[in-house]
Amino acid sequence: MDIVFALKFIYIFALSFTNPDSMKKYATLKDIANALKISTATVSRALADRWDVNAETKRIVFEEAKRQNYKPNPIAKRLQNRHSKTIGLVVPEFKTSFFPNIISGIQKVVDEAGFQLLITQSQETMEVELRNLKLLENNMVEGILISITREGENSDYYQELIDSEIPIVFFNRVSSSIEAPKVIIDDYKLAFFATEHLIYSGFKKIYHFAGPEKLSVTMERKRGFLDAMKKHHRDISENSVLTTGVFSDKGYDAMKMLIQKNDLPEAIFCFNDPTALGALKAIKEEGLICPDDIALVGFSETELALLVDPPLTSVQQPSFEMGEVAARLLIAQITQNPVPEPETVCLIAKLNVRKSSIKVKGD
Amino acid sequence: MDIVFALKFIYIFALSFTNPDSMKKYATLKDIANALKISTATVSRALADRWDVNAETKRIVFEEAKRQNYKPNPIAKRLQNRHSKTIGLVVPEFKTSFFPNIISGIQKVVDEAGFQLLITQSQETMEVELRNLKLLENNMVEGILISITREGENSDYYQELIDSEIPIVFFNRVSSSIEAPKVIIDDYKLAFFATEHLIYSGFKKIYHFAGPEKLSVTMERKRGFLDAMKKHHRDISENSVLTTGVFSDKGYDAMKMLIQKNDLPEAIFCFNDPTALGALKAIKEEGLICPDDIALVGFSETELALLVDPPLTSVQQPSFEMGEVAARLLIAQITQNPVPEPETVCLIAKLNVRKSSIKVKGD
DNA sequence: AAAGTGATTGTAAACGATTACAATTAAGAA
DNA sequence: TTCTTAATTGTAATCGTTTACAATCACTTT
Repeated sequence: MDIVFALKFIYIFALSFTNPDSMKKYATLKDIANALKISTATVSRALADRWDVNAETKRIVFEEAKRQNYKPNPIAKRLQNRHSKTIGLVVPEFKTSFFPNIISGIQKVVDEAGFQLLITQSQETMEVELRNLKLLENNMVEGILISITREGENSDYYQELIDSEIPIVFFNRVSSSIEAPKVIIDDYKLAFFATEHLIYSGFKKIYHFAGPEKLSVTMERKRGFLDAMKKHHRDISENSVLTTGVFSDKGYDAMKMLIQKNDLPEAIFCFNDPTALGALKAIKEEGLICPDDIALVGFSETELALLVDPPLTSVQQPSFEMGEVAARLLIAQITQNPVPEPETVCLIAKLNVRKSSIKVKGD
Repeated sequence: MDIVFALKFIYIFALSFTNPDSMKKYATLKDIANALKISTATVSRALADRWDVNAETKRIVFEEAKRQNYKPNPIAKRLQNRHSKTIGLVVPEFKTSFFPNIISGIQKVVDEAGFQLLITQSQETMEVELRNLKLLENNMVEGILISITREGENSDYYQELIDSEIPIVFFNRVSSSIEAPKVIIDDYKLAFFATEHLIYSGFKKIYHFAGPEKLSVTMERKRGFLDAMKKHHRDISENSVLTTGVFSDKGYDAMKMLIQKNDLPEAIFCFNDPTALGALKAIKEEGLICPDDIALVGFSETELALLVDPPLTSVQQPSFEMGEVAARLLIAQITQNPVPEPETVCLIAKLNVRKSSIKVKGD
């Protein structure tokens, strides 16, 4: 085996003997042209199968191209026609199935439009998000899809990108200060619904586990919660809203703390499924029962909601569709002339009521 | 609002009035050179901050570059120095946290090495996997990290890539026929352990929910299961092994079927966590109790294992580390000369025993 | 005074592909 | 025979950057 390799090596070496350093990985147009003693222009035209080249020439060019295993160099192509046919994606994370579902939707539209997709994750930090944006810019993406990690800090850079004609479409977590196409659901309304559902179910003391600060979705959901509470004249104490963030351990910690302080609500409307599941875990560990002792509602339903016990009430977002719509809007920004006005698309979401928020019996 | 948009539009239009067609997105070296009436070579050297250019010249070049908001064109750069500094990643899916964790590990190493990462998902189908590979090749990645969707069908293409000097490193789900670096855990051994754990716990009738066919991990885990059963002289009936695949609904269906056929094992060793959780859901729905009626063991632990009730016994893989190691191996293949011999790294995994597989009392 | 040195800059050829334009040829029209 | 015309191919510029090599100039050095 080794000897075969060695022989092969010597062979290659001998072939490229004139200049061992320039051992080429790829055959180029020039290689084909040289082999056939014609110009690169003709080769290029032949491979593009254009009308103005002789059929016989085409044949031998294709043959030689195949023989040399020629593959066009996409970098050179891009430099020539000055577009990368690539769009970039920035998501905060993909540890739950929420963003992956969106990505599937994006992927579909992007594929159909003949574009390619560069995926990055910012791990819920601004620094990584910024690095990702620059990475995408360096790869000459023609547009960017983003769900931001926090409102504010990087907005100048979003604007800079837009100004340098790299369109951006925001989805799910949008930047309120930037004028650009956005795809969202009505977080306010659904938070309101979710809260009202708890109220109508007869739960008295209701808390809210809020998401990361400086995030539009956090604020909208909190606002929806508060307005629903106000509408039904519920007390809103200082403890009614706890900021917990996005990960399950935070929901767990918050719940543990409430239990320890013996400040138990009858129901909690959580920012998302992971925090709700974290809270659920704490509830069980402490020997309490959901929904009998504490009812839970999540948000941005993932498939876990159904697997868990009790099944979790949650707001189901049309995540696949959200990806599709966002991608379509971006591609419109890139390809249409004149550039369409930025519009904000609000998709329809719904509350799926399950056992975790159903009151066992009236009191 | 609409009027504001319209006005803004007219404004932009007016600005670009002089020559709407040649509206350049980027300033180039030439632009700077022309503005300062010097050659592009000097500008290039100045911006690269090289020793052989006058300090004052550097100063004015930097100034002009800033004024024109110059950003080097990475495409041209790549064409020039002929490497993309990009590596590609192909994973079957990222709907559970398993692959995302691996990706985080990869990301870390790749960033540190100054490379960029192109992420693709093949959605558990060979066609998409092939398309992804070609996409990556078209983007001139210098190497590919892959966890394959099924053994066999695309191996010719893997080999082709390797032959055309694009190194490949396999991780988690590897191709047995290709000679290349691989990162795995000892699936056989851990499946063996997991099964023995069930046997030692006193469960008599034990089944295995197997993964997708034609996958090394499926076969190894199955083999581990069977060997452990044989070692302890357990009956292996035709029904002992059921092929269920990777998704939770398949585990759910399989469990429902067993219940319907009244062919209930005392314990099931599942291919992965999602199938185990699917089975768990079916168990609960039918009014049975885990682990009292049926015990469960998963594999490739995700954070769900802990959130679910009862907490799920599962094999914890060092996923972050797996990503790190795989990325390091690939980067070694790309940068080291001579290319290191392909090695297979086997990482250490462990079985985390939790309530789902603990026998309540002896019988 | 002639030659050597160092600092600085420009010229031009690459990288791999595309394409406007010109050139060549052969056939048919005048 | 001369002129068009169509078919086919080649020449050379271009995309934006890098870099080997040459050129220029002002000083030293002998």
